[in-house]
Amino acid sequence: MLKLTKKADYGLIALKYLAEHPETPALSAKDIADAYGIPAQLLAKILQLMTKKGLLRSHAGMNGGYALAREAREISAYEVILAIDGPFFITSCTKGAKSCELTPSCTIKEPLARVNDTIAGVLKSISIQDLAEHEQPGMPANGAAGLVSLRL
Amino acid sequence: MLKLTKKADYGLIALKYLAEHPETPALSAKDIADAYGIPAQLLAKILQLMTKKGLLRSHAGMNGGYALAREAREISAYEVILAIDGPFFITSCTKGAKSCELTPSCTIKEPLARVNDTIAGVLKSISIQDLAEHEQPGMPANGAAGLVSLRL
DNA sequence: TCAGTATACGACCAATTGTGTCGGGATTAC
DNA sequence: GTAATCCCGACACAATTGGTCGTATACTGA
Repeated sequence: MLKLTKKADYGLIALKYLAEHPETPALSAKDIADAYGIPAQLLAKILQLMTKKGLLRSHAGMNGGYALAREAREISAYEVILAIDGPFFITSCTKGAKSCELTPSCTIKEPLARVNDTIAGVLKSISIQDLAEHEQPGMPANGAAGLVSLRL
Repeated sequence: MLKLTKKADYGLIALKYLAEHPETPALSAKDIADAYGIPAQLLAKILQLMTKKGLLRSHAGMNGGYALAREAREISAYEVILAIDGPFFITSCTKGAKSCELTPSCTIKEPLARVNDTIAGVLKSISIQDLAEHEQPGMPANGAAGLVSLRL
């Protein structure tokens, strides 16, 4: 239904939280989980995943925890989602090996692949920094949020 | 994982097929299902759904079937997805009534709501006509597919 | 009017995926 | 050496999705 999983949400929240606390050398999974009421063990797995993908640096032992591997500005939402949920394709029938074998006529996926790229581009343009900054509730509630021009 | 459901895929495929056969007064669910190897009864339900939402016109009886309620150019992919999968929100915690009660600090969803709007805008800009037209495999495989400018 | 074709719709089951838990093991600081 | 912490695989539960079945209803044409 075209929505992020909770895991991806949690991952973004956690990174945002880390971005907001640059002074601390490391925050434990439990710290972050408690701050948001997220199941600690689940968040731990998510953080481990992001560590393995190079988005975080981890440190075991007392006073250990996680810290951003790069600057918040240098980590995109796309990378986070990719790390947690794996590569996404808007079409069910993805490209590559065994795609639409049963339906060789799935001609729909070619134009949608471009939509897919567009969405990926948008997500790539959003950094953790962006998430962390947008605290102010200002934003004059304009309906015209985000101007998009898609060239088919 | 940010992908369309098969139902939405089927719906788009069916509409595209109808758009490609404007001469026929109506095509039955079975006709379309057979053409693509889609489970007929499932497709029937999807077509019924789209009929109820006003995207299709149905006609029972012999030589009955479905036809586009509007011109292919006037039906957007967004409407189709909306009709089949319901309203989508990229964030798990949607706005409105009972959103992030447990985690009042889900500050992440506000910036992502804009991403959501952007994606919706892209989907709104794609019409069934667009899907039907892109048959030619030309498309010089340029990586720079779709230029997006997102204003946060 | 009657048979055949088709949509309409609700209930149901099967498969997949998402969410969360448990338990044991490996590192590190004090 | 002990407590805190990351690491990781396996598992259970819940939700969603995908698909089927049966039946009712509507329309056409002979």
